[in-house]
Amino acid sequence: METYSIKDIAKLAGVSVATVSRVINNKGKYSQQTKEKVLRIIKETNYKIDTSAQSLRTNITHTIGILVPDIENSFFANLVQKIEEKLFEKHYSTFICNTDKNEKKEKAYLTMLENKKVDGIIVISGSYRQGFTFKSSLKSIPYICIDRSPKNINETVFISSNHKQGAIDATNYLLSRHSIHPAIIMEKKNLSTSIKARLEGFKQTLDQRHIDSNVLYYSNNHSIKEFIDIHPYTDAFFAINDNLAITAIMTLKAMKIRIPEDIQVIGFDNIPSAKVIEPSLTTISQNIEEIAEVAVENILKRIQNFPNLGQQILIATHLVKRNSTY
Amino acid sequence: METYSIKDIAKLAGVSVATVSRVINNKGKYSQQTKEKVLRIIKETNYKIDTSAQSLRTNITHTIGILVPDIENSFFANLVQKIEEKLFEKHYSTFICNTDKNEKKEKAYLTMLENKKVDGIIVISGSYRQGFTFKSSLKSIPYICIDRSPKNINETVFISSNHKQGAIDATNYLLSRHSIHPAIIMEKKNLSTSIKARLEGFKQTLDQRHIDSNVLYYSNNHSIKEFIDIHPYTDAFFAINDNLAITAIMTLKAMKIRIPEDIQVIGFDNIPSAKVIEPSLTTISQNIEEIAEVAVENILKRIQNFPNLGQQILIATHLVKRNSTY
DNA sequence: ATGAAAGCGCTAACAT
DNA sequence: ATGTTAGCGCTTTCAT
Repeated sequence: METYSIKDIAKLAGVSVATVSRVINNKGKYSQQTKEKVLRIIKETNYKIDTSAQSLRTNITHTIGILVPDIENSFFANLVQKIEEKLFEKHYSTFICNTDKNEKKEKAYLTMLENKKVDGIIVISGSYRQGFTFKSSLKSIPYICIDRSPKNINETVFISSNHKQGAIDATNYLLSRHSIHPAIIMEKKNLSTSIKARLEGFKQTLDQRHIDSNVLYYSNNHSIKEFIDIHPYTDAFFAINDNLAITAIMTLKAMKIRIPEDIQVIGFDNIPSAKVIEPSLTTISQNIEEIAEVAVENILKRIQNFPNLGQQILIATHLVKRNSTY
Repeated sequence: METYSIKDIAKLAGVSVATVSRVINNKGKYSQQTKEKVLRIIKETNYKIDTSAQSLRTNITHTIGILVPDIENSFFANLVQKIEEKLFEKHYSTFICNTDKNEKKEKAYLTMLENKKVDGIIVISGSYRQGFTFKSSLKSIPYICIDRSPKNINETVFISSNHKQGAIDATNYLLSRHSIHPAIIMEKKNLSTSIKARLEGFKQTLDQRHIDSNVLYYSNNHSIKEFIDIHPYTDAFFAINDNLAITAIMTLKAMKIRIPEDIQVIGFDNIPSAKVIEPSLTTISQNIEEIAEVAVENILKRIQNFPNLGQQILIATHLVKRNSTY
């Protein structure tokens, strides 16, 4: 199969390349007749525009990069997928960059994104380095942040679930289900923007009610047993995410502790396994669809220089009641 | 921040653009001294090569497309992620194209991939249309197939788990665990290459032992109850994939049927939930790492016109024993 | 409404 | 070892 250039199309259609370009891009003036002729030839030849040439000329690639710290995480995976889907509908292609929480990889991806001249970047979470300096490298490429509070909000837009309110809802729910001594389970290392907000929501809720807030720093299953030995009155766990909730449930079951009778458990994220575990996991669900929608909308606004800088957009979560709580 | 072109670098380094290009691409001859000077300027200016221009000139994009039918499926998601990771290590970027089993989307993605002049395409599964004709559109772009038997093996490479052997292993395992009347669970619609191979492995194993092979076509949970009403002697299910296995386990438990005492269940794919469900699911695990490795290796060979056409590569599976079988 | 031509940033063939 | 230059396919300004 031969490969045609705009010159070939012009010749075959008996017009100039400028006219072909006008028709393709639906820009400038051309007669209906010319349009039909050109489009016919394009179809016949199966002509495909060369986006390298187009980008070289216009400096627009119609391509977006997504930086994601951990694509194995089902929340991130779903989010990225939804964003890609919505971007494709708007005729943008997407480079998905799984940084694996690895700074070196993140840098390599950023270089790649700059070389490929992506029109914009969506930065998702990532806490591995405090205040990672996008500024130096990304000054020229517009970007927005999801779940990562930017160093300088005035050069971007910040989008996130309302993690704090979600945690408040979770904690209040436990209390309304007669928990008197709830504890939170989290990992010591992972202190992303969103995790911090969840912790804050939990603590604040208990503070207001003058209840001690105990923190179980999970390292291995034994750390759960240990915690319960020290805090035997614990009657509920708010796990900072579903993976931790599931680990907790499995450990508690192995310890012959009944859920929810002895200890209730609530998670955060609503991952697929939450429905499958027994008892099924009560959890806080993030509105992935909405986050994706808002992210796409705002990165495109940034690209078009629409004045949306400095905005912080919080998306509501909702409680999914299942059987790990009363 | 200013943006520099190769011309600027040449001027700043006091050499010609050709020399800069040589240094950048580590091609041709240049003195150590020149190299150092050029690299220093590149670093100082934070110069980034313009891949649009490079691709326009060379017709090489260092970009690969992956066509995947359903990225929500955890097997596909992991596979795609591994492939992307390995490609990035080899300095290739990846466009992940989730076709959603939608022919129109697949076509749109293919057009995009051609416009963007990807160097190669990795086609994963997809059974939605028998013998989808890549030929017309992909004659020019090298591609390889994973889990989708190509119409013409002589223009590609076919890579897949050994699904048939996996199914044989699963079936034999059930029989070795004293199952006398195993049945297979599958969906009527989904007849991808790999699903067919699994079914074949199941049937062939039972045929050889002169055992009737019953097929439960799953449509909803009631179809499971119905099947058991009609085939009350069923003592084991081989589910064509883990999702179906998990659905079956949940339904059977709701029916107060004990697993594995009354009915054993074995799945295929080893998705994350398989560990979480109770009883945990015995399943056949695919070697995703290996498939990804082989896929990357072979698409790069195709791109370099290395003679690997017509090959069929089968990757071994392995049995993961858990508690849904004896 | 259409065409001619410059030029985006790069590579590679050719010259020195 | 280094420089000069044509040209990849496209868009866009300026003519007409």
